[in-house]
Amino acid sequence: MANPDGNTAHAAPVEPPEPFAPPAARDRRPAPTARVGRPRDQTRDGDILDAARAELAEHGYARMTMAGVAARAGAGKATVYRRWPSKAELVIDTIACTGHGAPRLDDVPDTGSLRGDLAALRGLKHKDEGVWEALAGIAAELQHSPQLAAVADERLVRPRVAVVRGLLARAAARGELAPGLDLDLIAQVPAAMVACRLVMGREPVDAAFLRSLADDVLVPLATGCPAARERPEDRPAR
Amino acid sequence: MANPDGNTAHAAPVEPPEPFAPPAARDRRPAPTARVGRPRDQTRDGDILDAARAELAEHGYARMTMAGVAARAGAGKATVYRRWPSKAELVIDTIACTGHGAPRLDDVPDTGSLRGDLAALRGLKHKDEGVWEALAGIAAELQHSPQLAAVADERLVRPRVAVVRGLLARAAARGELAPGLDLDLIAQVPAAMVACRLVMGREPVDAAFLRSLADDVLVPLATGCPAARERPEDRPAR
Amino acid sequence: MANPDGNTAHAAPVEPPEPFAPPAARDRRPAPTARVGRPRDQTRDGDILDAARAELAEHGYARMTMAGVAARAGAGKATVYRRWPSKAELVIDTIACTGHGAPRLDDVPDTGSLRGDLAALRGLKHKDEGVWEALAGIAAELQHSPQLAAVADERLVRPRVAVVRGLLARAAARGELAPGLDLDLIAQVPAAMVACRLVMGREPVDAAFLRSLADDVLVPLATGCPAARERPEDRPAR
Amino acid sequence: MANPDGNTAHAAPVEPPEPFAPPAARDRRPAPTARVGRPRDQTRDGDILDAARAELAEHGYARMTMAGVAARAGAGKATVYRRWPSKAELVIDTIACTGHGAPRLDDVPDTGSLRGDLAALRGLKHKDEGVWEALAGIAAELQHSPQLAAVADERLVRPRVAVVRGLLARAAARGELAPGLDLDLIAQVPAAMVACRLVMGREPVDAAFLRSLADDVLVPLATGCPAARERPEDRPAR
DNA sequence: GAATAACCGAGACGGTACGTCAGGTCTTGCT
DNA sequence: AGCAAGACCTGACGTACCGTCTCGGTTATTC
Repeated sequence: MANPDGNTAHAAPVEPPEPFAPPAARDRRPAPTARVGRPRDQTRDGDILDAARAELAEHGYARMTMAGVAARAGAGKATVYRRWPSKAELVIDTIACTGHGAPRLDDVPDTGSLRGDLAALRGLKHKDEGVWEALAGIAAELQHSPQLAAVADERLVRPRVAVVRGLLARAAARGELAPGLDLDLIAQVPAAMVACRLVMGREPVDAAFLRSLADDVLVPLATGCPAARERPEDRPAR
Repeated sequence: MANPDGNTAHAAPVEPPEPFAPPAARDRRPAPTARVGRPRDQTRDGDILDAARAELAEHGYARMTMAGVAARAGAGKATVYRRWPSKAELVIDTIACTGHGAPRLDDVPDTGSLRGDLAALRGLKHKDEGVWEALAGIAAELQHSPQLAAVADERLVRPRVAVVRGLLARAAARGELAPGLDLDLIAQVPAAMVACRLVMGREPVDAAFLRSLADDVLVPLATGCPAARERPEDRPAR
Repeated sequence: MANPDGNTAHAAPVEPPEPFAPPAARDRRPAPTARVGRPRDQTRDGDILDAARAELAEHGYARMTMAGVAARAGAGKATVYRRWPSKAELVIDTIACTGHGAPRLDDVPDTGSLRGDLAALRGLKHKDEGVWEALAGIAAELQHSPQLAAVADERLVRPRVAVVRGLLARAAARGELAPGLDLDLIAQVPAAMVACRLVMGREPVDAAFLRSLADDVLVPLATGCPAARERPEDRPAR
Repeated sequence: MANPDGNTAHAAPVEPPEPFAPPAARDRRPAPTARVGRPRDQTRDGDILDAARAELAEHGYARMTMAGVAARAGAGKATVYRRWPSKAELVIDTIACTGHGAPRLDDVPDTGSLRGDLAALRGLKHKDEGVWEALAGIAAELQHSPQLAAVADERLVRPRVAVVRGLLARAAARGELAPGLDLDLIAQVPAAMVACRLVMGREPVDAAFLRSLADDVLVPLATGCPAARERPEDRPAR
């Protein structure tokens, strides 16, 4: 998947040694060996990603075209393909570099409770718009390309799951959690729920849903008892 | 989205209010107007949908071709396009008519416990092959077609969620469940987890995963305590 | 090429035993055997031919469609194909039946000289418009279908050549002709010249051309000396 | 009709005033504007035209397919359509570039008599294979495309007529010809006869026919007396 | 007069070519 | 050697037409 030369944009997709590593901004190694010839114009990467983001938002994955991205970026198609080997991977990186990437565990203050931590996470306002939509766009490709699936998992899914996993680890350290839980599995639940709802597009993924996801699913699941509600009135009437 | 004439294959796809409605065989109104000329060969619809389903499962949405569907159905492309105006709409109906294999609540014996019921559900061997793969294939289109999303939700997702929801209702009647849970939300968890794992294609959706999903996620979440294990050794060592 | 039943429109393409037979109006034998069942509606033939003629004039051979002919005739495609086995053959008969067919030798008065007879022939105003254009339309098919070529030759070319051949025979009887000529070959010259000019469409086939064809080609060729000009001024200045 | 850009393949196909102009190699103007980007691969033009010529001769216009042409040329359909906007226009240029085989007047030795010159012309073995077949193939299109007709006339018909016209001029200089003949018209006779016979496909265009055309039509017509036969026995018995 | 058989208009059917368009690669001339 | 431009091949798309087949209904001949 990576370019033959090591100069690719996501040559080492992130590979966090520790599971809670930051989402790893795309590394721009200035080239392992001093290459001859004209060096790459690093500014083109950003231009292309910006163009890709715009085209993606405007047309969606299926109707976005590489020629359109290149034209909007004022680049040639070869310049795009020199950096990303396929449309799917360009989209992955486009999304991975959206906003400031997935939230980092360090950014979530320790509120003293899992429920509080999750609320703090929700407050981070990481710009996830488009992440799951893009994943939906390339979903069909994932079936047939394990490499692409690996990259998508690495850059889109894993960082977001990892944050939740980290909060669960914090809670475990606090002794909040019920014993014998499969925290790795549990940590995947919120991402899966959000992704499915976004892909189906039938119900909004709004603050109420996210809170419900935390308070009605994750906290009860992890702690073994329904989340203590500070304000009973924020419990949605059903 | 539907066929131009009112003879659409999924004339009323979205409105079954009761969640356990049958998969709704495609209604074949005997023609609203007395048509002249050679009538449509109704058997071609089924042949084409079968072919489309097979091609979809085999190649995914992007790589499935209309010519391939027509050839597999022994039909001409015109016969396909006479019924569905585009590839996306053919897939809509293909999805809409898939799901006969969705398990029905009545098929799940009441074992006396949620955990047992879930195990029984897993044993039903419902014909889910290709359902989630098909969903992945059209995921990109869901963004731009509310109709497609509605049909996919109705035919693929909702019936499967509904069965779990029914088992949760049974458990609630037994008094197994912790109070104050959002059962509608909880019931979505397994489908979301399965769908995501299938789409990513990185880890298998095997019996062990499904059991873990039931015993390590759904039962603890619903009952407030980890599932009692009959055989401790089937608890995966972690 | 003919229909299996003898009821076809051009079942016995004409087969003039004597070479100067009339162009043979399409024979409508009332059926060799007394057939049971509903007889063909003979009026449909004329309607279809009229429609075909109109469509041919309007769109040309390539863009004329059988469905369009049938629709204009108020007939079904099957009714057309029951009478003519292909588009090409329908066009052949359409042309063969245009106007009152090719001129007949009997219609050309004996003026006492070949030159005069040819002038009389030109004055007959047979409606040949479209004959050679139609032949051009099916020219490509002729390459690959000897049967079609036979029909076209029989119904379109031969009758017109035969008239000239008849006039040459008259002239021979008068003793006008030079000895030792291949009259069958010579009789083909005018048709070939007209056909080529019409097909190429670059120069008009007008009265001047036809007169020049007779006076500057056929008469000199057949009689061995340039045609005596009654009016020298009608000799085109070149 | 020409390519949208001025880089057309037959930019000036019609204007050679002198009738014996060379077949006019397709002019390749080095591009009117300094184009950026990858330049057209000029070798593809020739490959495609060769393939088109072969397909045209093999299948005729109607059965020749653009996909077949592209495949035979080892090109993509887009490459063909980038150069010619339609099948008809590709055939126009194919015809325009065919005719290298047309004999030139200079190639016909002066034998001292019209009859001898015509025999020498027949012996030239010019590469006419496919020329008249191609003309037949596109005959239907000629009706609707003056450009196509112009090109076909210019490239296929006119050069061949011109050679005969040149031989007639030689004969006139020798004093062989009867006075007052329309040589331009007479020169068209052989081409018309050959074309018609080839299109009808009913009788072969063989050496005997060509000789008969010269000796029984053209020579008597031009000289006013039947061709003197060296060997009386080669006069066909009739 | 009823049965029969072929007709009729309408249009769906399988097939095939058309002309368009996108993805991903390669080739120019320039920097 | 990178870069912008764009030509290249591949292959799917959706449309149109041909010639065949099938429907429900009609109409003359035959028993």
